[in-house]
Parts: sequence; structure tokens; C-alpha cells
Amino acid sequence: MSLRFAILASLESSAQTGYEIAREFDYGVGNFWHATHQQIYRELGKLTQESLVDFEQIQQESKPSKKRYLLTELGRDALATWLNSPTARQPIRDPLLVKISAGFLADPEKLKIEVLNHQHDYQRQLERFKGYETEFKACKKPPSEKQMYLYMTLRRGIISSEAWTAWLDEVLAFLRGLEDAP
Amino acid sequence: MSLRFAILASLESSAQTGYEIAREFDYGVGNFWHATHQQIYRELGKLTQESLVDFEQIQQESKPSKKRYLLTELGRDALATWLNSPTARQPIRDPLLVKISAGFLADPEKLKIEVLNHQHDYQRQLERFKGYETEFKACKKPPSEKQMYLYMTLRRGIISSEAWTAWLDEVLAFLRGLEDAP
DNA sequence: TGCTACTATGCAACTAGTTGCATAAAAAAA
DNA sequence: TTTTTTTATGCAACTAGTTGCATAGTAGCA
Repeated sequence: MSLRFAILASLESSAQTGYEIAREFDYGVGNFWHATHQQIYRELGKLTQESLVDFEQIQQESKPSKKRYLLTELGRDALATWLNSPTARQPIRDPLLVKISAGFLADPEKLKIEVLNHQHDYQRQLERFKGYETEFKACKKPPSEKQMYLYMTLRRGIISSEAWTAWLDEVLAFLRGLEDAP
Repeated sequence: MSLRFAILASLESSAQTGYEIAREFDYGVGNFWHATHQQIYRELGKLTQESLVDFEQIQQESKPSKKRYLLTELGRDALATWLNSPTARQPIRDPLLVKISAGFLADPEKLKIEVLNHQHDYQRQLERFKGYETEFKACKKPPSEKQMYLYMTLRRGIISSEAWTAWLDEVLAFLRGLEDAP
């Protein structure tokens, strides 16, 4: 149920096409909420039906027309209501942990490669986040409240990827220990 | 797609009824994979159709009969194949982060309560995990490889909840700073 | 004696998310 | 010049997960 509110929040800043929202999901919100363009277009359809958003057709010469969506009063209210009511914790679902928990049945070599791959992913993610943080801190003028909230989500990204890499280090050390003393 | 393998892994240790598997999901695997009893019964049905598991009806006097499921050869193979092939990373979906990212539109007081509630949850979770760890370390005889793998997943739980509480501390400090200098 | 909790299973209808495909034109790269 | 990438939208069919309900007996509690 957060998808629609992520979309509404995205539209709160500026009117956007479905495509633009999807792209923002890739770079911005995508760091903590994943959605495909399919989901976004479908949800925009539903939101339109419920009058939470509205759109204007934009005709373009010799190009297919596009739709620029914007929040309605109703949409703004729905977003505010959601923001001010408690959110349930996301149930955990992690395939890698399922795999590790049954790791004694697996080929340790393959498991090690798997762990190394995940570690590589998280390290690259961490570097990316830290790059954003450096950028943010280098900025001369004091950040707006809005920017500070976004920075808080960035901090989550950093702390989270650091936690993952630290854990994957532990797992790797354990797997190497198994090798040495079989 | 990990649900079926979590179930197969659970059956690898011992034959179990759907109810017992569901309960193990609450206490054991549930720390990193969530599933309702509905999903488990349905999946067991599918697994039976695909001959990955089999069951024996257990008649009980004056009680409804139950089904004890066990892995078939095919099921064991499927589990091994999954364990030895790469798993995709779980896409991130976190409603709390969606909310924080649009936090400047929310009532800071309500947001603070929300953050405090989540913090409380994660702290309790952390204590629970640390309790398990103390138990594990108190055990005199050296742990089996199987136990060590489970301990690794416990470590993930600890590192993860520590990361969450650390981040929620930061968010709380930020929200308090807003209050002091509005 | 009635209430709640636990064991044990399952149907039906729903929401959410994925995958594959299709269209269509511009811009950039090989 | 052909191919790939980017912009822009959407249908259809699928898998995964949720919610509400139904059944039915046992055990413990108040």
C-alpha cells in the first residue's frame, strides 16, 4: 500500500509523467522502494479513477502524446492522512538468509562465491551512498528541511549497507574457517 | 520463490505437519522470512502435486487427522539445486523510509511517535536476538556446522537490528533538533 | 459453565508485484 | 547506416502474499 503514497509524494514536488516517476523510482525512492514501470502506470490509472490525481494530455508534434499527472486536493489529503497515521513494519523476506540457514546442505565453494557477489553489490551501493553524502556535505548553503529528511533516508542507506558488508565479512570468515579445518 | 525452499529446508531436518512448519516460521525462519499459515498450506499442496514432498495421513482418535509431510528424493534435489545456484537480491520496500522521505509534509510530533514506536520494536527484537546469542555461547559442547550456519543468521538479525536502532536514533535527534529551533 | 487459547486444516476473494510482449518515434552510438 | 538507447505508454497473464472466514476438537482458566 505504500506504492501509491510514494507516487503521491513524488507528485507533491512537481507534476510528472508516468515515465518520469518511474525514473525517479530508479534513482531516488528506488533506494528504499522498488517498483516497475508497469506497477506505476497501473497505480496511476487507479489513482486517477479515485480522483487522487489528475492529468493533462500533452500533444507533441510527431511524437506520441504524454500525460502529465498532478495531485488533486483529495490526493494531497490522502497523502497527509497516511503520513500522520502509523505504518506497519514491513515483514522480512530475505532469500539469502534462507539459503545461509540451510547452508550446511550446500556446496561451501558455491556459497562462498554467492556471499562474495552479494558483498560486492553492497560495497558498490555503499560507495554510491557515500558519494551522495559527500556531495550533500560539500554544499555551501544550509540544507532545507526537505533536504534534511532526504538526507536521513540516505543515512539509512549508508548504515544499512555497512551492516550488510560487516555481516557478509563475518560469514566469509566463517566459511574460510570451515575450509582450513574441514 | 524462496518460500518453497524455506519449507523444503525445514522438512529436511524432520518430517512435519503444516502447522508445525508454520510455527517454526514464527520462531525460527520467521526472523528472516515471513509467511502466513495460508501460504504454507497452499505451498505444501503445490509441492505435493509436483512430488517434491509427500505426506502420510495420521489418524487420531477423536481428533481431526493431520498430515505429516516429508521430503522426496526429487524435493531434496530441488533444494540442493536452489542452494547451489545464485539468488537474486530482494528488492527493497520500506514504508517507513517512504514516509521519512516525505516527512517535511507530516506532523513532526506524530512522526516522532512513529519513530519511537519503531525504535521500541527493534530494541525488543535486538534484546531477543542477544538472548539467543548468550544461550548459544553458554553451550558447553562445540556447535555443529549446522548450528553455526544458524548462528550466522542470528548474527544477521543482531547486526540488522543494531543498524536500525542506530539510524532511528539519528532520526530522533534530527526531529528533536527541529523542535528546538523551529 | 462459558471463555479463551492452542492444535490442525483449508476455501475464496482479494491486493501487490513480475514478466513478457507490443507500439512508436527520436537521439546517440557503433 | 544500422543498431542501440532513451522517451513514453500500456495490455495480458502470471506468481506471491493478505484477509476473512469456516471447521473442529482439546485444554486450561475463571
